[in-house]
Amino acid sequence: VPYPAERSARTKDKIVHSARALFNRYGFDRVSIDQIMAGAGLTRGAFYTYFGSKSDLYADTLGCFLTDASSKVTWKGVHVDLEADDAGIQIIRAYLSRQHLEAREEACPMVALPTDVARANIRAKRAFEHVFQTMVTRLESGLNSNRHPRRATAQAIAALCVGSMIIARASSDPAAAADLCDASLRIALELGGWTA
Amino acid sequence: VPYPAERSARTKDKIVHSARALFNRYGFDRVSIDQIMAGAGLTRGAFYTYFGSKSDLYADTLGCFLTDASSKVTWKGVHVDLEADDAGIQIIRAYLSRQHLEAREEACPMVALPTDVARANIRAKRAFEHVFQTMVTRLESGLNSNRHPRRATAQAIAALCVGSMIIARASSDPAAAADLCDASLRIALELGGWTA
DNA sequence: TGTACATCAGTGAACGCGCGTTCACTGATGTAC
DNA sequence: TGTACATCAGTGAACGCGCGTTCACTGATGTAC
Repeated sequence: VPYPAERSARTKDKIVHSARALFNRYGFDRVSIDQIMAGAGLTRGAFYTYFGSKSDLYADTLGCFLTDASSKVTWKGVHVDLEADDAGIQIIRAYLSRQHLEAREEACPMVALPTDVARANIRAKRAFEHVFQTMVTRLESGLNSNRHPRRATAQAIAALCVGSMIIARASSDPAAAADLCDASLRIALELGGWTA
Repeated sequence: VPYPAERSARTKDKIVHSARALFNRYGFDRVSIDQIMAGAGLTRGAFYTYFGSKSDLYADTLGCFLTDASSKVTWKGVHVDLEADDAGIQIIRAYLSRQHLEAREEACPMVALPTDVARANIRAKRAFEHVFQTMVTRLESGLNSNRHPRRATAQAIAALCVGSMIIARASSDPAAAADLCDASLRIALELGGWTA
């Protein structure tokens, strides 16, 4: 046993994180295994020591978004404390922030990769669903409104945040993108009953 | 002049529609020019008579979604009459319908291709933005609520519809997908002031 | 009306390139004695 | 402590394949006479 087991776990982690940044920025199909491995400080061939194929890697990269953010999420200076009383407000403010809009590599995978996932294998879809359900659950527990079933409200707020961000990213006009995020934040706050 | 000008316009249209169906189903990168041209009943080489490159075609395919649907939109039996009094309700019902969820080739490009567009050229982004702004404008004029600025409400409803559909598509569980669409429809109806 | 011609939409072989994957090999490591 | 060895993470050349694009050519068409 020439190497400790923990070492290979760390290497695999480096590959997953390199892949995540590249997938987020360029999409699954436009990233090569050479690029992923170079980002992890390795070469091509070693990839198959850790993964059976390129698509096997996909689900793992989706999963690492939540694993990393145990109870703190950060996007270039925007912090979310998931234990706080106003976690719901903090989540949607961070989600719809300019920082998240511009953070290509560290963005939420639901914003960067949803259409890739829609065409991917079932493992990737399950990982994606888990991210969404986690966001919904966190929003639901912080809700301040009972006008609708709480779960439905949380689902709608999450979908609104994700949808706004996706459209803002595909927009050619930065002002229109910011405008959309602001409008969505306003409505989302109201839906959650967080209007001060 | 061996062929009438109208003939080449029809051929170009056939290529664009073939491309649209294929892009919607498989995404930009996974569709080859051979496939597109075969779908239009032609062969590879003729492509460059009509387009300078594969990416030049992209913006045109996004545009054709709106051009086709002048004042009637149909998704496998779900009709929308944009001139009707309740056009707003009709739009969001059609958008969040099971038919739209399952219509891969005829789906709204905002659902099928947003992340591709986010990485595409400016022409594609502008075409995408135009689709979104058109949807927002149509929703705004049908709004029945003045609780928030009308434009902001319309933007949020549109983003909610698009986001729900995208997430539902990437979901592994059909029941959860349908549940999300139902929840979003409920909230969207309320936001528009269309709760009967 | 019939024939020769010019046009250009469309063909399909060919090119170069980059990618996913394989595999014989290397060399750094921990272990056994 | 020092040396020989077994292990296996990592290397990088090689393979086959499919793609975007080019280009010399074809052949159906409308026109001129």
